[in-house]
Amino acid sequence: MPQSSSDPHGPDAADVDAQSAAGETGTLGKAVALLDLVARAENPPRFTDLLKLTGQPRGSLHRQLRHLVLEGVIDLSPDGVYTPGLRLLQFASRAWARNSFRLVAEPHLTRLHETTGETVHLGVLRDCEIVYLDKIESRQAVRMHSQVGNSAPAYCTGVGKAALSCLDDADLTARCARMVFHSYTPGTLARAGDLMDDIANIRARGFAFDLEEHQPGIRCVAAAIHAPAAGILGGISVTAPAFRAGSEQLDAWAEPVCRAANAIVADIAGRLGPRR
Amino acid sequence: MPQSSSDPHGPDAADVDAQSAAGETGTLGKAVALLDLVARAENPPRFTDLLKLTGQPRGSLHRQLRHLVLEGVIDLSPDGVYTPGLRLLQFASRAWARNSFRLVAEPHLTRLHETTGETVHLGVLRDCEIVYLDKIESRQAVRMHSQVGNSAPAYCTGVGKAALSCLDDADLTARCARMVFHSYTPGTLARAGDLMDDIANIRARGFAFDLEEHQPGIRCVAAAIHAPAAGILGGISVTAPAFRAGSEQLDAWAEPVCRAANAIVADIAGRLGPRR
DNA sequence: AAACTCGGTTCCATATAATGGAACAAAAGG
DNA sequence: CCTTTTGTTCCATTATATGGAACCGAGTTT
Repeated sequence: MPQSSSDPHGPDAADVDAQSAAGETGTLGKAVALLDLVARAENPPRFTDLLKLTGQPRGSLHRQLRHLVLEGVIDLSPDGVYTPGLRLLQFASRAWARNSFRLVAEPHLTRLHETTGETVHLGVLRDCEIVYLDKIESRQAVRMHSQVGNSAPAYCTGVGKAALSCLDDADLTARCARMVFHSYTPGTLARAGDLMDDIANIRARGFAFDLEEHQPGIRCVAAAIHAPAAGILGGISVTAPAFRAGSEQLDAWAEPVCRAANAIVADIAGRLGPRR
Repeated sequence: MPQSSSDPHGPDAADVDAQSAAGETGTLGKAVALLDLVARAENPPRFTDLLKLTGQPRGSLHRQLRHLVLEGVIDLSPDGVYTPGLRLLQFASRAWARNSFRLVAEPHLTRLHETTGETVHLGVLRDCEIVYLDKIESRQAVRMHSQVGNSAPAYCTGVGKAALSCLDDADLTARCARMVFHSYTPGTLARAGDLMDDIANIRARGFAFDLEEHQPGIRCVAAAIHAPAAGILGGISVTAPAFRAGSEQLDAWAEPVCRAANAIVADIAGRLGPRR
């Protein structure tokens, strides 16, 4: 369900707005803001581009970049363009491998994949977008590495909406206010009001749909995974092309999806008690 | 060929030594050193653990961690343990998707995989270890996401040794001095002298072997990819279980591997000229 | 050629942000 | 209840980041 990073689906790259907390994080904040800028840029920026984008004085920017490059977090090509560095891959690789949420969810995802025969996703909510932590797909003819770590707006994905539905209203409205809506498809819920309505339904029935709201021809059923005591809020989904995912079929999948989600929550609770 | 992150093959987690440049990167340097510590830790550390590991005063450490957590680069579980944050996954996902080296190499990897029918790796050298950028495998029954971004010591992998062989002697010996050797298997070249000898051979014949030097039962042929003008030094390899990779077979694979490597270098050169 | 721009790098006095010791708070445990 | 361990907050001191300006090299223009 996450878009393959190659296909352009919007006017430009600004998929989701820069989400740097901007709360006082001092020097570090500027550094990661810079990294974020470099990582989000459609085509690798050079010094002057960043100069314009950040609006910082030359000296400061130059030193910051130099430090980031020295740390291997950003790479500087000999032709003067900045690209995200390899060190990030190493960090992320470890982060992924050790992520306990993913680890406990894994067997359940496999089982869910076996019972439904369709693609299964695991995602977590991060502010207003969901980050995909895992994916199980049968015929993985196409490359799929790219999917893990990919993020998509919460308001137009099944797991995103399912996760949002767990928030209390104050938090929910606060996040909605921070969202920048974009109509990826005709079905996208592109207004906060529509989203809130859908979330009311999701709360009522206990699971969420994505009816071609992010990618045309792609539908899914999703259930939230909420374990506040463990600081986990995310979800899982079963995704399929529309012709294979009629409303009856989606309804049929809802039950195993919810069952898997509940099982994962239970497992998390089980591993939280005897922690250490 | 890269170890699946779960299996313990050494006494402990300290696979490769912390490689923070430690050259003056000021505040940022400490931040990523901290991140590195958190990412490398076998089991998620808590505040006091990090206090001991870093030796920093409580106040400073606490503030640094708070900043990192605020930026989403480190997560703080409600039970007080620090884990690498999701933001890293997002960064890495973008880094991977946009990496131009990987993009130009991709078709060649696919072709090489088709001609040999075995697993193909793409890696780049980063100081003394190689980071895997891509992998093409036929029957990917087991999970493989984890492989991308994984790193392994350069001295005991095919692509690692191939890449090392491109360095001039001064640089090479400097890096050797920085390596911490560890005998993963009986075949591991665990002394700098042995490594240098092998590298001499690699230089002579133009490609490298890994004869079960990192993982028992796994062999590979590798060729370097060196494009100094583009700042790229890495390699590709064909990997197979030992019973399928006799010395004749490895020799036979060497030619297509080298051809693919050369083709990639040519492609890189092609895209470097008309840059912008 | 000299004069000009443009992209990038270096320098240095100043102000700001990180430092770290110590006090404070809150659990664990004896 | 008192002690120990673990985590958080405060604040004067100091080191560090800042940013304006000068500098450099390479292309362009006159």
